[in-house]
Amino acid sequence: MSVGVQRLREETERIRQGAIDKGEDPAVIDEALAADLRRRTVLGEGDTLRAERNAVSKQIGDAIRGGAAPDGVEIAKLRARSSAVGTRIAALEAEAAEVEARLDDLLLRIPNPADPGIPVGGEEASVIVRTWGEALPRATAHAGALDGSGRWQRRPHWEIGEALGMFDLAAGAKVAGSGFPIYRGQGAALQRALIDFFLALHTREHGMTEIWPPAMVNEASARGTGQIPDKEDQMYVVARDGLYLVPTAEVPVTNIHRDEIIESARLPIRYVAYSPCFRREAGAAGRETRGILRVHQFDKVEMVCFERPDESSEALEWLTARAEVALQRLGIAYRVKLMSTGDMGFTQAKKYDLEAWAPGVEQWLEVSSISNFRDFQARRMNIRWRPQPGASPEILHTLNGSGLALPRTVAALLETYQQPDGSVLVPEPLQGSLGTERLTPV
RNA sequence: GGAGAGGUCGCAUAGAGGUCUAGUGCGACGGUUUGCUAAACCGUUGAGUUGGGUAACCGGCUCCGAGGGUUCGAAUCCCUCCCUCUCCGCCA
Repeated sequence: MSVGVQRLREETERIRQGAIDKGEDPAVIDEALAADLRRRTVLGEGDTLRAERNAVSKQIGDAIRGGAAPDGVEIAKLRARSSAVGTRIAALEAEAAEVEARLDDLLLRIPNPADPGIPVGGEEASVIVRTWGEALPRATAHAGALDGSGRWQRRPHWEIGEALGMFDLAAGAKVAGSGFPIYRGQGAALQRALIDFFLALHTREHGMTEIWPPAMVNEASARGTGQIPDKEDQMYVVARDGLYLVPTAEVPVTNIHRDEIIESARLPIRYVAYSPCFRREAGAAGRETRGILRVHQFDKVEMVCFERPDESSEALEWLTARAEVALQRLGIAYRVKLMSTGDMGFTQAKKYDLEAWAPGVEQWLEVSSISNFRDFQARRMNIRWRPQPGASPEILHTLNGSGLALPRTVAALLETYQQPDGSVLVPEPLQGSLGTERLTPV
């Protein structure tokens, strides 16, 4: 992920302000500009010398073909000259490599500026742009309450899951480790039903192409989406084979088109992919990690879009609405949060979070994050499109969004649909694959 | 995992140290001819980077899977790695 060096030259002040708004140090911008200047100087000198060497080598070839003795005096003089130029070329190439590496490193540390109009500030500056559904209270009046109080207290999802025999966290810890949940019985079936529902929704109704990606990627792919070097500690590594377990389907799916030029007629390309997601979550143990809300392995259906630059803003709204449809069909109340400059992260230009209401714990749980990267990610992966047949290729825009992540959706679903008698009603879209309208304690 | 073959301009193929500024065919695009279609003929045909110019445009350099090496000069020779195909072994 990086801003382009050309854009850095042309829009220096906007990029500088963007870095400041995101709370990053703008000093790297001036360093990068200096490195770029040096780089161009060195490249220019090197090119001139290479042109000279090419000319001399050509003279040698012409002379030999013209009958000159290959080991004669004339040829020897030309060889000596070319050789001397070669030495200077080697020195310039070494410097060019050094300065380009430095420039690349600096560019990587310049954040993607947020779109105009994004609220500036930290977490507190993010704004709720809309809410859908009724955020149920934890306690409601209920004549048949089990404790005879006349009030019914909704339970947190881990209690519901335990009563229904859906999770077996202890067994998961034994088999793999803490944070690797085992889903059992109705819990396992619910996972499968949700994955199928999301995929069917996004393919059949939203026209996306389904992808079933690898669960591991090579280093180039991990670099392409910026997991390396930005989030290297977040990934599980299979060092022996040089592979990384995917932290999200975004990584394998976006890399599908790495180093490609896509004809305009093929755009937009919109994929939806299920994958397991593996995250080390180093240092996250403790707060808010109870149950299945933050785990090392979870399941997610991810949407990935490749768009024409002039259509990506609209695509972000569309993509957000597609994720919202999933929650609406499940009847889960949620709110949409527009992330502020300081809240959205290094790589995004604009980002919405979808937060589902979980009445048992009385929390809004982040179940989806939908982002427009504009050309930031695509430049790193060298994904281009051709605006007109025969025209020069340009970097396209990428977006992605969860549609949705399972664990927190399950939590919100269980807490929303729990009944005073301990059972859980099944939302209509899942009834078919679960084969029941109600989950009952086991 | 073992043995062999191979990776060249969208596709197919030539290329074996200087004549490769990578040829040819197909495709695509433009044009001529044409009642329509087809065909024929002519022409064009990649990417990156950098310099000049307001610009259309013009020039330099780099790129023949990737990275090193030999050489005045590498698609071509040498080394390492990656990928694809065939056969064998193993296996859900």
